[in-house]
This record gives sequence, structure tokens and C-alpha cells, in this order.
Amino acid sequence: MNSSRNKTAVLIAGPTASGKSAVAIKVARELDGVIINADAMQLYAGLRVLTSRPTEADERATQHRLYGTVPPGEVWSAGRWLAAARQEMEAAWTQGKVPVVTGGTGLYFKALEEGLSHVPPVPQGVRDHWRERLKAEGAPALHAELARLAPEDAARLEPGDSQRIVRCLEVIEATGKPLSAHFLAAKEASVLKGVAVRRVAIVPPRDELYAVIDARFEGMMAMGAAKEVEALLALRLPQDVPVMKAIGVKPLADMLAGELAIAQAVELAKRQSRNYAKRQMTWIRNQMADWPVVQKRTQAIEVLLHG
RNA sequence: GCCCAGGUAGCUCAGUUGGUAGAGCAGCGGAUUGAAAAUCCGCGUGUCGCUGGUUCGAUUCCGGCCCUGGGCA
Repeated sequence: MNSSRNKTAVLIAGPTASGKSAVAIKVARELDGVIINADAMQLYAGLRVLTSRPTEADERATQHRLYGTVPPGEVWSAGRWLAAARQEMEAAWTQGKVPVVTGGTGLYFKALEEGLSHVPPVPQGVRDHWRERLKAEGAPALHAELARLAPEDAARLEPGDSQRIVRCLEVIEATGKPLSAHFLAAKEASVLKGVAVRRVAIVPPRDELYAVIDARFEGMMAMGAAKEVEALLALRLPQDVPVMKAIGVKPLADMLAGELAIAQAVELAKRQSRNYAKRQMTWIRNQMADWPVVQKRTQAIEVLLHG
């Protein structure tokens, strides 16, 4: 019908292993949709098994975007993802299709729904400089420095929150203004402005989810997760690049190096995955408080197609 | 059977020269504006193996018993 006037988007959130991908495929088939990834790790090429990316068969059967499209050595960000996702969504609408944005990265959904404040990019040299100082001096020292340069930024942050402290310092050096000053300016308009949005968060009962996570990791091992890590290590990427922080990389790398028994590595990876799921659920409960929440995939499909 | 070392939080352990105990991890809650699978913050009652005794008071000292390692037979 008049699809150019009635733009629709579907958003599917949920912790890892909650079954988002399966729901996305089902919904995309029903609505003639294009699945767009909103997961910070599934963006990168190289760890299909370990990051639980859709299978090649799934990707062939249904249109998938932004899955494994970024070279593993690159560093993407929420802003970069948002720009790419926006393009993919516009492209889908142009073709009369429905974007089905699916993933576990809460910050990406926030950026999608609320937009980001415009902050000019920080030059690599500036980033490197502050990261070195972080290594040398520790987060509390940089927090103290931030308190001198931008008290309003420092007040919002814990002295140990190294990542955000460094971000604030970078932004000041690169733009001459504190991050909080940039926040005062208007955010760019949300991609979803004027769009009919259907959304759902899938949050299974915790015990069930944890059991699925544990079982899933066993499956990953059977599907060659260790080989994936071996191949990733062979690329000799910098340790602090995002892919290297994917859950399971460190334990399996230690196992391959002979520093960790296989059972310990598996146990560690499962636990980290459970810890991650818990953080995601905290995000959904508090940051996505206005989203419809369901426990099961079937309910999610129901909400999205008929709710 | 004897000797030694242990039995303290879900796990690994610390500690109390006698005044009923605390770390790490797990777990739970929370924060989250361009590395977010990241980065942080908060939350510690548990018959201190069981049982007698000494003591105003025992998880702590003494006896017995049970269990787990290791050694000797």
C-alpha cells in the first residue's frame, strides 16, 4: 500500500541466548523484512561461532545486514554503528521492506531511539595518548585531572571508571569542550522519528537462560570455537581491539597457550557469558523500562505481528 | 591401627593471644551519550564438622567422635 508514507520498523532486544535471531527471522519472513544487526560483537568478521552469529544458511534465506561486515582489526563505535544502521534502514524502506533491528547491545538501541549528541571525532593520536596515561597513572589519577579540567564531567563518573574518564579527557582535548557541554546541544534526530515502531524485549526466566547459555557454549566448543580463536590470534591484532574482548576469546586463548585446562576455560567462558546476560537484563529492566517484555519467543512473535 | 595436616559463606581460603568472624570469586541489585560481549558502583548471619568439659563467656583452650587428604604400618 502506501508504504512510503507508513514506514515501519521492528526492534528486538534481549539478553544473549534469548532467541532473538530466530524471532527476527520469523518476523522478517512475515513482514518482508531485512534483519539489521544491533550487536556490537556480531558486527565483526571472524567469530561466527563464538559470537553466535546467524548461520550462513540463515543469512542466505533471509536478508541480514551488518553481520560480520567489519574487519576484525577495526574499532567501531555506537556512532559508527548508528550511521551504518540508519543507512541500512533507509535502504530497506526505499525497497518497501521493513527493517528488523535485532541485537543485544542496549546502548545501540538507545542511540537508535534517542539519537546521540553530536561530538566531533577524536583523532587517533589523542586517544592513544590518553590510553597510555591511563596505563601509566591509573584511572583515579585521570579522574582527578578530569575534575580540574571539567568538574561537571568528573562528578558524573566513578574514579575507577577508566573507559568513560578517558573518553571525557579525549573529547576535551579534541574539541576544547567537556563532554557534558556537548550533551547540552540538541541531539541529532532519532532515525525512528515518524516511523511506526514495533518492539519487544525477550527476557526468559533467569535459571532457564543460564542453562541455555551453558549448553550453548558446549555447542560452540563442538562447532570449533577454539579453532576460531586460534585463527583470530594468528591475525596478531592489538590486545585492546574490540573483537579480542568477545566473551570466550581470553579463556580459549589461555587454553590454547596451555595455561588453562579445557574444563576451566569452558567454565570461565560460560560464567562470563552469564554475567553479561545479567548486565543486559539490568539494562532492559531500567533503560528500556517502556518496552514490552516477554519470556518466550512465541510471545515475542505474537507481540510483533499482532500486538 | 598409628602419626601428621585439615574441616569457617555456594566455592577457594584468611582470622579470632577466649568477647559468636572477613576477603576474592560466584550470586543479587544498580549505573550506562561514539571500544558497551566494554567500563564501573553497591550488597557478606554463616548451627566457624559433631559432642562433652573448662570458663561469666568457646568458632578459638582441653577430651572424645565423625569426615577429608597425606604418611607409616
